[in-house]
Amino acid sequence: MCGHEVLAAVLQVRDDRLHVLLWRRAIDPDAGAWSLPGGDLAADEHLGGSIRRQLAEKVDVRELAHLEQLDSRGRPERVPDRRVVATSYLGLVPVDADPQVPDDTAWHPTDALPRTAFDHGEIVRTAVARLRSKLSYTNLGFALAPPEFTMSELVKVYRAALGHDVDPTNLQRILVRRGQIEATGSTARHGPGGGRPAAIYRFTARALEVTDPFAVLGPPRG
Amino acid sequence: MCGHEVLAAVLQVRDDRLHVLLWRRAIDPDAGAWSLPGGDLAADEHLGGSIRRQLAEKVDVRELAHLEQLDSRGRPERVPDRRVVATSYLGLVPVDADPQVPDDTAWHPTDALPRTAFDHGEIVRTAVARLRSKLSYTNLGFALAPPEFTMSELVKVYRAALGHDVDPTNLQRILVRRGQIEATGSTARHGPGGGRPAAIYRFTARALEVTDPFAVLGPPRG
DNA sequence: CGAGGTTTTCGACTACTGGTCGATAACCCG
DNA sequence: CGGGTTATCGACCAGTAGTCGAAAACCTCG
Repeated sequence: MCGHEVLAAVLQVRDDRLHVLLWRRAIDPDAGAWSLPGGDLAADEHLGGSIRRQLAEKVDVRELAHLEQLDSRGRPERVPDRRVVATSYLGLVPVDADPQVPDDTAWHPTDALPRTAFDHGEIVRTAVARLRSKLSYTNLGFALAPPEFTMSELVKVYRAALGHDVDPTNLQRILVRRGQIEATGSTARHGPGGGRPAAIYRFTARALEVTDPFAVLGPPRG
Repeated sequence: MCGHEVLAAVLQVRDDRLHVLLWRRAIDPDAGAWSLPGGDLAADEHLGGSIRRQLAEKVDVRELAHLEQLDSRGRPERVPDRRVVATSYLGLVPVDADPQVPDDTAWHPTDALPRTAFDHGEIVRTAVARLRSKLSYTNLGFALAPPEFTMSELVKVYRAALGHDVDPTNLQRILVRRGQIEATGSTARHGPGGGRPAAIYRFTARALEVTDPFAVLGPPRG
């Protein structure tokens, strides 16, 4: 009667919009609906290892810049005809990667999801909310941005991920002050028409770092 | 081969220190070690319902002011002789409650845990970290404080929960400005020795509210 | 009843961070 | 070299938090 599955919402900015990787179910229940990649936990696996294994069938795992656990859902009726608890993950792929994906999978804009199987749509919304909040107080942008970028490129990534306008001046100042990004020293060339060449930046770290876990109600600094 | 259990780290400020409710294991494996209350998920339960049912055997659930999911752990070797995935919860009990607990359970200071069973110590540390960070950007204090309180009483609760000094002036200003607490209008009387009577406050809400999910990188306010 | 002690509360000051916007820099092309 | 374009910088403002001393409101004792 008991079962455990792992699912991942893998997000990537494509064409200036935030997308999620979905997989078209071929069999019932809910055949034809789009669902998250994942599957049953094997006997000797831990949760993180399992989701990596299952994702490897859909995406080159080396493209995954970040992976973290979201939550677990266990409503008995969340999947018909079967009792299964699901632990969901958030995965992030940088904007410059273009992973090979199987024929039955496709990227869908997160703001216009198709009909999804079971509670998978809810999981995608949870993933997007987690990403948006963490972009504000961590360096998680490294997992969406290419290795090197100009500020206007980065702004486009943040705009797509956050779903609202972002001011380049502000973004640059905030990320530099926090030490999240640094200038490489080189500049980018332009297409025809010109304009001042943009400075090229990179993220200083490629693993999650939290920005001073809330100065609010902080301990005395002295 | 598969199993699923739910566990809860129930926290309360007692005697100006943050405590967790632990239960002494009578049987192997790990007999004699202290472990978190919880147990196996039943066939027709969802996760939140299950942890409430299991907690009801240890604490009056009406004393629980807050309950939220922490994370899930599935390392195959986390419990010997048995493959079981655990979903952990954070529970909070207000400082003024004094729940009846069974003989085999006791409150332990979180900064001096006894030998704990399996990975339960790790779960407690995760719970404390979650509480501390949420105290800064949510109104979660409502779940630790009594229904009505003076600022000095509230400061003692925050000090114990956060593990560092808290300035009363600052705390009052921040919580009032955020609309988390309000003055009731009455004042508290003192013991011998006098002093100005303290204003009595209450929390304005008794459910979790997030303080403006990060103005940082926020959308244009105009 | 007033002086001194105690606790709480208020106000002023500072520092830092983020949002906004105009000015300037650096490039292209004709 | 002048005009168009894009990027960057600097200045200004607002909101929030940390700190600290002064004032308020009470008690008790002489």
